[in-house]
This record gives sequence, C-alpha cells and structure tokens, in this order.
Amino acid sequence: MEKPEILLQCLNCSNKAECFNRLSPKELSEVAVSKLSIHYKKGEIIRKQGTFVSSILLVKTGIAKVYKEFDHAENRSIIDFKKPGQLIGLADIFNASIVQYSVSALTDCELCSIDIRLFEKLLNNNVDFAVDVIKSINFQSNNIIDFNIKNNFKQLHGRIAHAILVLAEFVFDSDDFDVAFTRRDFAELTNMSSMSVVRILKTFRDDQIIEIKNGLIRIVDKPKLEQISRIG
Amino acid sequence: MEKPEILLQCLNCSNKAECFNRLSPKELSEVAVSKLSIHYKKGEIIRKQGTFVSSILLVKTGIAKVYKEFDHAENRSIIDFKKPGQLIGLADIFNASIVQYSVSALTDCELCSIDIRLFEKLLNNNVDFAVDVIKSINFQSNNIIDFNIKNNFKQLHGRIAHAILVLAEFVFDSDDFDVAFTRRDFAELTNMSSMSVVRILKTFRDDQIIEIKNGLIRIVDKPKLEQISRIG
DNA sequence: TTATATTTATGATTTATGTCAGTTTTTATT
DNA sequence: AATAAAAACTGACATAAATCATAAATATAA
Repeated sequence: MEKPEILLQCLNCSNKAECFNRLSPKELSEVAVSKLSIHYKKGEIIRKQGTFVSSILLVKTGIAKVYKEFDHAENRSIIDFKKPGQLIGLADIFNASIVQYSVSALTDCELCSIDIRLFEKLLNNNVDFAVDVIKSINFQSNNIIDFNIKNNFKQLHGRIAHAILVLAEFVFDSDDFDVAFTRRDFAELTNMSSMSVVRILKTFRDDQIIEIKNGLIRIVDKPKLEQISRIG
Repeated sequence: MEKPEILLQCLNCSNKAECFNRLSPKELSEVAVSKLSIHYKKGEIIRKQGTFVSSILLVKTGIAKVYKEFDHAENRSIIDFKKPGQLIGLADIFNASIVQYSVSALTDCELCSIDIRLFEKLLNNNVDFAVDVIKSINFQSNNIIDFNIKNNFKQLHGRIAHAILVLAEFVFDSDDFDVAFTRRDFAELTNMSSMSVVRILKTFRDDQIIEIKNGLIRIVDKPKLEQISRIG
C-alpha cells in the first residue's frame, strides 16, 4: 500500500525535531495532514508576545530570534535563536495560554505550524514524546540561563566576544557569518547600548580580531576572541 | 486493609509537589518506601554543581537557594529559590547527568530525596506525571528568565526594589521577612556589587521605604518600592 | 535616479557603578 | 564573657558605560 504523499513529507523531513521520531506512524500522519507550511521574510514577526497560544512551530529553513518585550516594545531583550530542526513555543506549553516570547525572522524562514491542541494531545498520549520534549525544554532553558549569567559577569568587550563566539558555534555554525546581525541585535542580546556595541566592534576590527564585510562578521583571530571573552 | 504507615507518610504529605498527585497509589508507594528524609542546617550545601545527578529533592520545610558558580565559586549568581512543595533538580532531568546548579539552604531545611532512576522511571511510565513535570519546568524557567531580563533593564535602585518585591511576593510570602538575606545574597541575585547593595538599602531605610531590624527586612512603603522598581 | 529612512560611526560629556581602604557592627565560637 | 570571624558600613576615588549631538554611510522606497 502506497503511503499518501502528505505523510511522506513529514516522515522524510530532514529537519524534523528529534521528538517527532518518537511518534507512531499514525500520530505522525495526524501531524502531517494538519500542519501548515508558512514562509516568513526577514524581519517579519512570527509570534507575538501576549497573544493566545495557537501553535507550536518547527523551523525548516532560516533562523528565527526569540525575544522578550517590555514597555511597549521600546525595550527588547533577545533570549534565544531557533534554527532548522528546533521548535518554537515549547516554553508556552501547559503554562499560561499566552505567548511568553515574541519571535521574528532573522533571515527568511520556512516554518511548519502544528496546532497546539494536537501537540498537547500527542504529549498526553505518548510518554516517549513527552520525555523527549522535557529534554528539549531543559536543554533550551539551561542554555538561555547559562548565556545570561556568563554575559552578566563580563564587561562590554567580553560580552561582545562571548556573543560572537556563541553565535558562531551554536547559531550560525560558522566563523564566517552569512547572516546580518545588527549592532542593535548585539545590544539586545548582551544588554548594552548600541553605541557601545559600535565602539567595541570597531576596536575588534581595528585589532584584526574580526573582519566586517557588507555588514557580515568573520572571525579572524578566534584565540584572541576567546581570551577577551574569558578575562573581560 | 490497613495501609502501611510509610505509604501514608507520602499520601498525606501536605507539601507534596503537585505532580505527585498524578501518581497511582502503587507508584506513590514506590516513592514512599525508597525516599530519604534529610535535614540541612542553614548555609549547608544541598547539591553541588558539577557532581553526578543522583536524586530529585522535594522541599518539605525551609527555603533553599539555587545558584550557578563560575571560576571556582568566587563568582556566584543566584537564579532561583525553592520553598515547600517545590522540586529541586528538574532542570537536570534527561539533560546531562551532571548537576547544573548548586543549591544551598537559605534557612534550615527538611527535604525528601527521591532516586533519580526512580523519578525517570515514573516519567517514562506515567504520562500525566510527565505532563505535570513539563508544566513545572516551564513555570520555573520562565520565571527565572523573566526576573533576569527585568533586572537587567533596571538601574541599581530599581534592581533592589524589584528583588525585594519578588522576594516578598513569591519567596517569603510576606512583606515582613523572617529570613536573613545578606547583602551578598542581594548582590548575587541582582548582579551588582555588595557595596552598592549596602548603599542602596541604606537609602531605602533612610527614606523609610523599608525597615531593617536584626538584619531582617520589612517593607514599609510598598507603593514607593513599586514605583522605584518600575522607573529605575 | 533621487529621496528618505535606517544603520553605523565618532567625540565630548555626564552619570552610574565598582573598587579600595579603613571602621564599626553583628554573628559565631571557644 | 571573651575572642575571632564575618558581615555591614562609609567616604574617596577611579573608571566603565550610557547619553547626547552630529555626521557619514548604507539600505530601502518612490
């Protein structure tokens, strides 16, 4: 018996989040038939803090940034990035029914949207799935907390060095960024003013620790960057 | 048929974490017979970052503080507090097998220790239990992240005001603290130097926003404190 | 292309916060 | 009660970092 194409789409998806491997074929087909595929352009808002939770999203391509807003969005703080294979919205599960963090597209993104009721049903019926979700949630929040604490202990130079290293290793998967990351993004990630970010990126460039071409960063002297991150 | 006393202990425990209500009597009795009851004196280390995970702990009485250590413990950052009914160690589940956060007794504490293997077995066998654990984990980590971001946006006066309000509302459950919270604790919670904490608590006292008697804080002018927290 | 908005850059200045050194008070221990 | 140890306090000082003002460079739209 031939499987319907729509099921194969999810079955063969190479960017599936790990936990979906715990679903039975029947469960996965439920996801497959009801999921929505959406495309976001760079800068578009994917999920807005304060709205009702309606879905869990899977990043298929692109990178999304997760941030918290305060005081009518004048103040923002970037707390995480989502790349292919990662789920957006796990932090909202069984918590409030209100979205906790805004998410926007750092690059063009393709996402799959899964109805939150289906997702919670799967959790309630499949303990392997639930256990894997616990694993993901813990992994994510421990990383967020860890980044924040390390950031807090550093002075500005160390913060930027640390942020660049983390972005290279865990977000862009390369020392040669192909994603535009603005000074303001750095500021919102590291809790400093964008003026200071400008200044410090400048000194890093002058000292030939990084290169900036067309607004894209490339790490030139990684050991130096690691040293600055450690001591500063 | 009479239930054995040891089972009743857990069944009737008034400080049980919510998720244990999802366990069957048989499962709860497994916990009851294997759990260990431990007493810690104020200041003692309950759980040490970097060691192997061996247990999940339930706070029965007292308050514990959760913190992260860096550079051989010279730098510490308090990230959470645990009070009766709350579980310690959920962040370590299915993550690494290494304890992520140190925990020490802020006051004398009575804890129940549950073998991590039993706890993970229960998770794997009881989906209602697992779902409730997801709920707890999300609740905790969202609060930690929220506190941190708010703290980061404030200046020193606002940080201390915010910290005092959060401690009163969510940790000590009273505007009249009965728990000694040192200047250094404030510093490690709000990411500032203890000298600055001293100064600011002094101005709060001079301005009759708080009272400090025997080292214990009492909130006198809550609206003022809220205002400082908001604007500063 | 021009026009407009956004981002980046830079110097001068102010402010916030940490550091250091010394003193007093409180807490713990014998 | 006496002693030691830790915590809290205070002022002077240094410095890190934000703010302001303004210009240059890019990106975006008409």
